[in-house]
Amino acid sequence: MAARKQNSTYTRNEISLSECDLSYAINKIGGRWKLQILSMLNNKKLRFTELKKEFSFITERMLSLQLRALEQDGLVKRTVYAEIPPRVEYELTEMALELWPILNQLSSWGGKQRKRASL
Amino acid sequence: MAARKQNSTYTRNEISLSECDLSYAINKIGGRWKLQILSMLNNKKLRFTELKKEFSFITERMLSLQLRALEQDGLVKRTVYAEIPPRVEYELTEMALELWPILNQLSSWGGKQRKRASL
DNA sequence: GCCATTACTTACAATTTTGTAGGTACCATA
DNA sequence: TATGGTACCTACAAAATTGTAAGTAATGGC
Repeated sequence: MAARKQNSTYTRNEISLSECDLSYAINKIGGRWKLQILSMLNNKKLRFTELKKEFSFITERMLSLQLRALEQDGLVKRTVYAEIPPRVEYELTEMALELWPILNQLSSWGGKQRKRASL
Repeated sequence: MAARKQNSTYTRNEISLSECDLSYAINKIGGRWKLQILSMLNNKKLRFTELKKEFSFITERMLSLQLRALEQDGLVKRTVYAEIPPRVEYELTEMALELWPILNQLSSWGGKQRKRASL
């Protein structure tokens, strides 16, 4: 999130994120791996290393960045246990749980279209 | 969509798009300006220039690219009239119309979270 | 012939996103 | 003293996305 040229369309896009509830929502879940991470955390807490194992194809850096973004967006809760070696657990928030019924609908829409497309 | 290194995580991401209905759906609507364009086309046909006027902040190039993507994804129908100067009209497809109820829910989820966030 | 209009496309440059490789801190155990 | 485990972070590089400016084709009107 570095400084950015004023009035670039990147900035304009951010403005629309702050003005449009829909863009705002899509932005929260539209990241590269966010949905997969959210899916993985559905129903269970997981530690960083456990997530890393599940997503062997995501780099640590990206996993970390995406988790941080999800945390900032209030979709994931991060709990740090003051132990050595460290232990950190990730779990979904209320907000993320409320999202699931909608995502399920979106998913079945996607499935329907996917079938159509493959004909 | 140029050639790409095999087995990069970009490729992996594309694989997940082809395997997960939800990612597939989000991918179709998650582009930079796609939702705004879809919103604008809700209830009416519009010509390229009309869209351009509405989105004075999107460059012609991006508008063109996004429309093309939406067309390929089957969300927008493009009709060309063989006239001079040319006339091209864009409108939503059935598939896009089916999406609206879901997007409305997502939108109100977004609105709710946005309020929470601003407290 | 020259200009205007429409709906684009193209080459090139800037910006953002993602990947790679290495490093950090802490303490327990060998 | 050296090694291992956890949960990261950092600098630098590659790749993808977006922006900028200019150009194209066809034809009607001046």
